[in-house]
Amino acid sequence: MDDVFRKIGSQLTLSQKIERRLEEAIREKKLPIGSKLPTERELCASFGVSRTALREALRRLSARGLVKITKGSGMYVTGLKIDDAIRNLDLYYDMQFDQNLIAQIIQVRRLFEPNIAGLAAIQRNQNDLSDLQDNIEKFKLCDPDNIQLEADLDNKFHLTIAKATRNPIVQISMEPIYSLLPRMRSLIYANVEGEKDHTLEYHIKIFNAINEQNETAATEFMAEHLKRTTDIYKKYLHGAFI
Amino acid sequence: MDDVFRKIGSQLTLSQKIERRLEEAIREKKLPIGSKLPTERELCASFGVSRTALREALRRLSARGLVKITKGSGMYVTGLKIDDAIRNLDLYYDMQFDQNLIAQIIQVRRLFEPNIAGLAAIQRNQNDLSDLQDNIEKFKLCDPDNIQLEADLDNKFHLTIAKATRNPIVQISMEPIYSLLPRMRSLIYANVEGEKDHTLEYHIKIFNAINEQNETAATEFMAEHLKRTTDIYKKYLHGAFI
DNA sequence: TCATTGATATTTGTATTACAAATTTATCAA
DNA sequence: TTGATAAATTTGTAATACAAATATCAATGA
Repeated sequence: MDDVFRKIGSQLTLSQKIERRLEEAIREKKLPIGSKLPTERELCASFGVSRTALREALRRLSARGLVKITKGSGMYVTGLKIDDAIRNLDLYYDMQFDQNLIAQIIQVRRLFEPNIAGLAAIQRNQNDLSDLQDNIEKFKLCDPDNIQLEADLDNKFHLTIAKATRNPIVQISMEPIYSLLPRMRSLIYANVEGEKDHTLEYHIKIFNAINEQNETAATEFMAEHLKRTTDIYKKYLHGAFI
Repeated sequence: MDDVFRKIGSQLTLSQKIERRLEEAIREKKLPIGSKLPTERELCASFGVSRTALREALRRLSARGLVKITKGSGMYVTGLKIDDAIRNLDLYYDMQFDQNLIAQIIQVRRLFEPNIAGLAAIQRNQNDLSDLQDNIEKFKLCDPDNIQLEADLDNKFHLTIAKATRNPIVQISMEPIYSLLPRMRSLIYANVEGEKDHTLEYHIKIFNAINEQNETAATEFMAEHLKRTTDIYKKYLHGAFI
C-alpha cells in the first residue's frame, strides 16, 4: 500500500501531549493512586512548557476523573471511580435515546437479567434482602399517579439485584441501562391497566426466590417479568420493534 | 437536624460552571451535534469570563469527546462516539486488573455470552459469517507458540459474535471485557495442553450453530466453551476463585 | 503539654496581554 | 471559472499579575 499519503503529523497540541504522558504514567502506576503531583510550577519546569499548556492538560485529566485538583492544596492522582467510568456511557445513551434504543434496551434486559437474578439468588446477603423488601413496601404504598416515583422504585429494585451479584462488572453493565428506565416509562402517556399489580406481583416472586436462594426460580420469574414488560412496550409504543 | 452548619458553597470553579452549562445545552440539544460554537472571544463576552476560564472549560469538554476543537477553524459540538463512551471504562478495568477482576470477568462471560451467541444466531448476516470463518482459518494456521496472536484472534471471535447481535448495547457491554482477554491469557505462563484444539473445536461448533441459525445450539456450545475456560483458569491461576 | 489563634508561605484559580500557527475568507489576476 | 496570494479570523502557547483557598508554623494562653 501507498503509505506516502498517510495522515501527517498527529497534530497533537502541546497540552494533549502532556495529558498523554501523565495518563500513561498513571496507567502504569509510576504515579500511584493517591500520590501528590508536583506543583504546577515544578511541572512547567520539568516539561519545559508554559503554565497555560500544563493547566489545560490537567483540566483534561481532571475532567476524566484521573486527577483531583484542590485550590490551595495541590493535585492528586485519583483512581477512577465507577461513576467516572460510566458517566460518559450514561451521556452516550442519553443522547442516543430513541425508539431504537428502547428496543435494544429491552432486548438486552431479556438477554442478561434473568441470569443476573439467578446469580443474585446465590450471592445475596442480608443487606440486599432488606433493601429489596423496603423497595417492595415503598412500591406498595406508592401513589399510582406518581409515575416518576414508581419508575424510580422499579429501576432501583433491579439495580439492587444487579449489585447483589457482588460482581461490579454486572453493576457497571446494567446501571447505565437502568438509568434510562424512568425516561422510557415517561413515554407511556398514562398508567397501564394492571401494570402496577403485575410489577408488584413479580417483584415479590423474584424477591422470594432470591430470599430462598432458589437460582432457577429467580431466573425464570425475572424472564417472565421482562416478557411482560416487552409486551407492554410493544403495545403502547407502536413502531418497528423487536 | 441542625442545618445551620451544612456545607457552604458548591465550590465549583468558574470553568466547571461553564463546562456544566455547555454540557447541559448539548445534552438538551440546544446546541445540536455538528453545530459550530461561537468563538472563544464571543463566548467570553457572553459568559462574562476571561479567556483562561473559558478555555479550561472547553478543554474539559473536548477531553470527554463532546466538542472538537480545531486550531484556526473553531469549536464544534460532536456526538459522543462509542469509543469515547467506553474509553474510561477500558481505563477503569485496566487499572483494576487483578485476580479478582479476572474471576469477575469469567463469571460475567458465563452469565452473558451464551445468550449473546443465541441472539447472534438469529441476527447474524452474511458478513458476520465470513468474518467468523476467516477468524477460524487464521486460528488454525496460527503458530501455537504465538500466544498473543492466539489471544487476539480468540478475543476477536467473541467480539464478532457480540456485534452480530446488531445490538450496540451488547457490543458496548462486552468490548471492554474482551479487551482484557489478551492480558489475562498472558498470565498463564505457557501453552495449556490441548487448549488450542479445544478452542478451535468449539469455535467451529459455535460457528456452525450460528450459521444454521440454531439459537439453542449456539447458546449451549458457548456455555460449554466458557465452562472449559473457567476450568483452565481455575487450574492455572490457583487462588481464591468463583 | 496541648489546643487555639493568627500570621506567613504555598498552591491553585482567574484575568490580561501578546504573539504564534492553522484555517478561512476575501481579493485579484489569468 | 480557476488558482494563487494576501488578509482576516480563530485557536494554541507564553508570560505576568493578582485573587482565593489551603497548608505551615510560630506565638499565645490555659
